[in-house]
Amino acid sequence: MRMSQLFFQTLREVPADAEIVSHQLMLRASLMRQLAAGIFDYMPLGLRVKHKCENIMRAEMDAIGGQEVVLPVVHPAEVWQRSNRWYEIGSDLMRMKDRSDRDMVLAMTHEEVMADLVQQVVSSYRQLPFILYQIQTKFRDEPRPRAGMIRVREFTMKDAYTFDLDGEGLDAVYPQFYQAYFNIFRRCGLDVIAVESDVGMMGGTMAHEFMALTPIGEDTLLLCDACGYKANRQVAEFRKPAPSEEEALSLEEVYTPDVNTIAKLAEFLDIPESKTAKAVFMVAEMADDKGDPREQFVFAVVRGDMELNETKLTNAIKARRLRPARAEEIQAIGAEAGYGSPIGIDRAQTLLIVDDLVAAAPNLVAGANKAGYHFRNVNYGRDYEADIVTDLVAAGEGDACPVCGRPLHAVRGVEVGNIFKLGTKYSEAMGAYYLDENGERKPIVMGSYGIGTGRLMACVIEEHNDEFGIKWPITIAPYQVMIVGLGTAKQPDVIEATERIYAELTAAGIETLYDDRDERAGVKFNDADLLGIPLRLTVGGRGLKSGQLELKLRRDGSQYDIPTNDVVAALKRIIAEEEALIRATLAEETLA
RNA sequence: CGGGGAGUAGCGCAGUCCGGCAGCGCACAGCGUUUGGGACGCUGGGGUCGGAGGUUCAAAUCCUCUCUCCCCGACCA
Repeated sequence: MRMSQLFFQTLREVPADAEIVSHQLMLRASLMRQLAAGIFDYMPLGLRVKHKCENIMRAEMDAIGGQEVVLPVVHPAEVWQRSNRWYEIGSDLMRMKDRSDRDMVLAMTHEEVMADLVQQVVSSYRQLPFILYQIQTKFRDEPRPRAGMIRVREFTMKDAYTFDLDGEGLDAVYPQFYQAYFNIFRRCGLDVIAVESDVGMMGGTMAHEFMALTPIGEDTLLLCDACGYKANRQVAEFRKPAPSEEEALSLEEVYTPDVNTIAKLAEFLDIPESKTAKAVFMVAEMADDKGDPREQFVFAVVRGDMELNETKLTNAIKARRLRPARAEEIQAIGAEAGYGSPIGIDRAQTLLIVDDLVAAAPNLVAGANKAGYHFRNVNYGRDYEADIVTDLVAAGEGDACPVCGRPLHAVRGVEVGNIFKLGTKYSEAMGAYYLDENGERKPIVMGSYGIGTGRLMACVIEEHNDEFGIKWPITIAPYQVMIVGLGTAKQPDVIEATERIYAELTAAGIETLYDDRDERAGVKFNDADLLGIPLRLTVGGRGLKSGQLELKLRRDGSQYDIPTNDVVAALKRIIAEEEALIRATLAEETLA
C-alpha cells in the first residue's frame, strides 16, 4: 500500500477527549475515529489489525473443531422473552420497535438465537457435540462508556458456543477453549492471566476470565506470588484473622453524638476499626415461588475495617440483583442510618446476614438504631442471631492467601475474554433438546466463550507502546514492513530504486506499506514510529550508494544493514524470526 | 442517576469575566527555496462560535431552556 493513497490522517496533537494511551494512539495513528459515546469507526489501518486478530481467532477456533456462522444483530423481542432476559436486563438491552410496532432488540450477546438455531437442526444425540462460533457486532447500551475502546457500546465479539450431550462433554471441551484462548492472546502478543470468575445466577458451574494486567483495568484481581492463587476480587477468598479471645462483656449503650461513620466511631471511642461492626442496608430482588420478582430488605453486617463484597452477598442470598436501600426503607425496618444495628430491628421484614468473622468476634461496637448512640460489647448469639452467617467481605491488598496464607496483592486488569459453562438454561428456554440412545428427551448442555476484539487491540497497544507511538506485534500489525522512501523529486534514480524494492516485496507476498509521500524525512520517520509497523526499511540515496539499506525494528530499536540486492530474502528471514519469537510464547496450560 | 469539566475551522487552543470586524498554532491549497528525524518564505481556502429562545442599536460573550462529549462515582455480560 502506498501512503499517498492510504485513507488516513495522523494527528500530531493528542485529541483532548482521549485520556488513556491506547485511545490516544488509536486516534493519532488513524486506526479509528469516534462517532458517538462508545461508538467508533474503523479506518483502514485499524481494520487490518482487527482482521488479523480475528483470523487468529478463526484459526484457533477451527483448530478445536469450531464452525463459523453469522447470526443477526437485530432480534425479535420474543426470543429474549423466552429466556426471560427481556425482563431481567435493564437499559443495557437496546430495545426498539419495527414499522409494524413489533418489539425488537439489538443483540448484546447471542445465547438465545444460537440455541434457537441449534434447536431447529438438532434432534438426535448422533448430531452432538459440536462448536459454533461467529465474529459479530454486539450492542450494549452501557451507562458510561469510557477509556476509548476498553468500554464501548457497539463492539465486535468473537463468541463461541458449545453444544454437548451432558456435563461430561462440556467438561471435556472447556479446557480446549482454555488452551485456545491462551493461544489466541499470545499469538496477538498479549500477556494474559486466567482467573476464576463469578458464575452468578446463570446456573453455570465454572467460569474463567482472561485478564490483561494494566493499571487502567476496571477489575481488581488478587494474586498470590507464593502459590499462584489468583481470582477476581468479586469472588476472591482469603484467610481472615483469628478473632480475639475475650470474655463476652455485658451490653452497654454509649452516647456518641454526630458519630455516624466507622472512622469517626473508632476515633471517638479510641478503638481500632476492627473492633466495630458495620451495617450495610440493601434491597435485593429475589425470585418468589412462581419465579416472579419480589423485593427483600437485606441487612448485612461486616467488620468495620472490612468492605462488603456485593457479589458474595448476592450469591449468598441467591438474589437476582442488589441496590442500596433508601432512607425510608431503612427506617421502615426500625434501623437508623449511621447508627445501624442488628439489635432491635423488625426481623420479620429483614433478611439479616452476618459475616462469619463478625459472628465469631466478641465485644464489638455496633449502632444502637438511635441517632447519637452505639452499643459496646455486642456479641453474636447472645444479643442477636442472623438468618445466614457466611463470608461476605472483599479481599484486598495484603490479606492472607486462602491457599497458603501468604499476603495477596491486588492488581488491575481488563477482561479481554471469558469462558463459561452455561449448562441448560438457554437450551431449555429455547427448546434445544435431543433424544438420547434410549429415546429420552434431554436438554443440550451449553458453554459460551467470548473475546472482544476492540478491547483486545486496545490492550495490545497499552502493553506495546512508547513515547513515539505503537509497537505492533508482527502477527497483528497492519503491515509487516514499512518502506520509508527518502528520494526527492531531484533524485529520480532513488525513487525508481525504491519503487523497484516495493514491487519486489509486494510480489514476494510481504505486506508492505510504502511511504511515497512528498514529505520531509522527519515527518516520515515520526509517522512510521507512530503507526508502529514492526520493520522499517529506509531507502535513500545514502543506502543505495553503499549497497546497504537500514532496517530498524520498531520493537526494540535495533538496526540491521541489509544488502540492496537481497532485500526480499533478508526481510523474509527477519519476519520469520519475529514470528518465531511470538510462537515461542505459546505454552500448554492446565485449567487453574 | 449523582458530582465535576468542556463544546469556537480537520486537531490543539485563545477570545467569554468587562457585549462592539471571529483569532492563533498545526493541518490543508498554490508558488518558490529546502530535503536522512515533525523546514522556511509569500499567498490563499476553510466557521450555523453545539442548538433553540430571550435581553440589546449590537451577543461567541449576558439570561433561560436544551443537546452532546470527557472524567470520578453508581451501575455493568
